[in-house]
Amino acid sequence: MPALEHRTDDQRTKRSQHEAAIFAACEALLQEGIPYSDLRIEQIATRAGISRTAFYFYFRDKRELLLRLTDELADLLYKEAEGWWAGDGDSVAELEHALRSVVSLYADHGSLLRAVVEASAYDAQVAQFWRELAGRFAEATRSRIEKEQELATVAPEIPAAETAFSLCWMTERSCYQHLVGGGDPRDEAFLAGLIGIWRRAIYGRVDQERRETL
Amino acid sequence: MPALEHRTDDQRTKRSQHEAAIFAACEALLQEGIPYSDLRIEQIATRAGISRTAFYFYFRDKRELLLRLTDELADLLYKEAEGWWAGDGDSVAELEHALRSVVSLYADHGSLLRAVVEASAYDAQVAQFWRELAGRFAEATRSRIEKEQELATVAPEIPAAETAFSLCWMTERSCYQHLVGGGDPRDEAFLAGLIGIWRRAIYGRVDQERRETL
DNA sequence: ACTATGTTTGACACGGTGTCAAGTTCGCTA
DNA sequence: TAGCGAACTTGACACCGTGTCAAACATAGT
Repeated sequence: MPALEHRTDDQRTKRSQHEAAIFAACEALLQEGIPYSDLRIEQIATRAGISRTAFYFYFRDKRELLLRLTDELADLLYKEAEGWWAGDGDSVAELEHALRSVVSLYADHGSLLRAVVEASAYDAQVAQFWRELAGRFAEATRSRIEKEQELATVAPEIPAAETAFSLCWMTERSCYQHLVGGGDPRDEAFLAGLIGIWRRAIYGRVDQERRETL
Repeated sequence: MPALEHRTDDQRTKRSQHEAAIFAACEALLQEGIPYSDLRIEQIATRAGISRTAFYFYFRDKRELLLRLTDELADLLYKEAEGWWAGDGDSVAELEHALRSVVSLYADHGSLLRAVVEASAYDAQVAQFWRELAGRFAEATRSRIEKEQELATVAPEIPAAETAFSLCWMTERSCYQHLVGGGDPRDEAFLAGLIGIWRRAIYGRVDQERRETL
């Protein structure tokens, strides 16, 4: 009697092998510098060794491919940064380490992240996905700031949520622009700039205080 | 004898009137929340009261329309910010004023700037235009920082170019994200966050110095 | 041998773009 | 006032990429 599930293990692995081939093809094409928006389904399929029509057996469309390609990476990104947020040792050293991890991951997966950032500009679903990811970073940053404000290692007048928001988007955007501008994101000067801003924005004080509103 | 220039003043103004109508139509549609990438030439033309074909008499394509629509605004943006860079009075107050101007302009022309930012993600020409504009801001910021480092009002170990780069992109990205996230860019809390980061990043010092590399 | 599944090929409709030719309107000028 | 010429319209076209479909084929499992 034919069951609902006729697939053998072999077929299952074949399916995931093909998916993997599509993933690889897409990443390879992106790494070759082809902008995501210029990528044609046909190109991806051909590179993966299947027909264009077959592509649609595995993915609804280009967006789904990108999203699935990215969300493993998203976990990675997020986990890498937990050191600082969760830590309770030397704040500045932890912050620096967390930023290095994030930027390093950005460097390793630059072409993929570039694709997401670009797609998020005109695809509402990708935008939401990306904003949620950034939001998790901002939220974690906010709570870390607030925690340290209670410990009085961070000045109480700093608006935690807004500061976290802007710092996170700064990091995203700076990495992206530095990358597309041809720079290596592991560039120490670039990193030093970023780290310095985070450090002073959170732990810094301005000597000549002029306005209490800030 | 027919000269090369047969156009009367009337025709000239008619032409620019039509161009203006196209400009207005495009802005109106963007303001209604239609993403730039979803805008169809037909929509713009219809709204401007001309046929789709006629659109091409005035603009090569959508990109040219966007670019011309933006570069008046670009001048405005840039001029607004000169206060801080050129000034030599109270640095912090000038900085705050400059940021307020820029953010205010962003608020006034949010839908247009949103379109540029979005288009710059998948259109190389728009991207270049936008990066150049941001580059001018970063460059001006860098030279201001260096000037103040000579005057010893800014710490010498701060990397001027890199810091300026990240701060400028932070401002761009934060305004954009705050805007599309539904926030009013004139929101004081948001502004305070931004201004605070700039202020501490440039004029701030961290009490507990740990590493000279930063 | 038979069957279900995965895959290919080739075709199709759709939607938006940019271009073109032919025709219309209207103001200027001779 | 006849007619020229520019601006503009209508309608058609080729092009390209997308997503879907039907029919044929391959192949492994039973």
